[in-house]
Amino acid sequence: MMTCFELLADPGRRSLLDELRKGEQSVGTLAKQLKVNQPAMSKQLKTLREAGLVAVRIDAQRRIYRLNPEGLREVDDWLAPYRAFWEQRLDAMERTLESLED
Amino acid sequence: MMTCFELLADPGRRSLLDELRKGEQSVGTLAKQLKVNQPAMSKQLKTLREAGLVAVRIDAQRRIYRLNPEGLREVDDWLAPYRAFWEQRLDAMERTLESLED
DNA sequence: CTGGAATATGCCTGAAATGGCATATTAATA
DNA sequence: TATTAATATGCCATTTCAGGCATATTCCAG
Repeated sequence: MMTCFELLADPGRRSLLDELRKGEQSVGTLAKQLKVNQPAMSKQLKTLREAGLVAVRIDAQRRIYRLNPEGLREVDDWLAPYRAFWEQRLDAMERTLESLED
Repeated sequence: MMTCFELLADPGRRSLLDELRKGEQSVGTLAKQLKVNQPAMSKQLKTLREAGLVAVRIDAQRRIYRLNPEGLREVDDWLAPYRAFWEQRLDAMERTLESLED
């Protein structure tokens, strides 16, 4: 199973997740929207499903996929300390501006 | 050149970035800390350098690498809408708790 | 200017992942 | 039950990448 970091490495999978943010959709709809053939779409969905980033619901022959973004928290958590770096630099900039005002 | 998303796919590179959060370090120090051989470390640093995630400073024969986390903003930005999903669920949970208090 | 330390680079190999295509599976419908 | 729609899976070819090793490069010290 791929880690969520590896999953995000592929632009196609990122687009797929972005598309699913609009709401749950069938495999066919997704394939059409993202202009990839059906088997490729099924494979992308499978990798995301195995990692728990998407979930499925069955509707007759259709599989309706929906976003399950909880798994992305791992990425967000990893990123957190770096966010502190940016804010640190922002603070530094603010201090600079303040000193200029004096 | 790799995208920042692809760069984060490799656990070794993530560890390297994490290590650099402690402060700037030479190639040799980094290799020792992360228990990888020197050529491998130089390669990892090169890929990160090409993407602008780290920067170098020359000190005699040594190359001192430091973190340049600005490039990670792209990941953070992409992640932002998903963060909204989590908060949404948090809000829902809070509403549930409030209704329980009534 | 010679030797050694620190780092980078080139080459090769093995592993893994993507894309395309054919085909299997599952479910509805006539 | 035969047919068709929707989806999944298996296989093959191609590519890409990390790892390991040898070696080139750069710089200081003596």
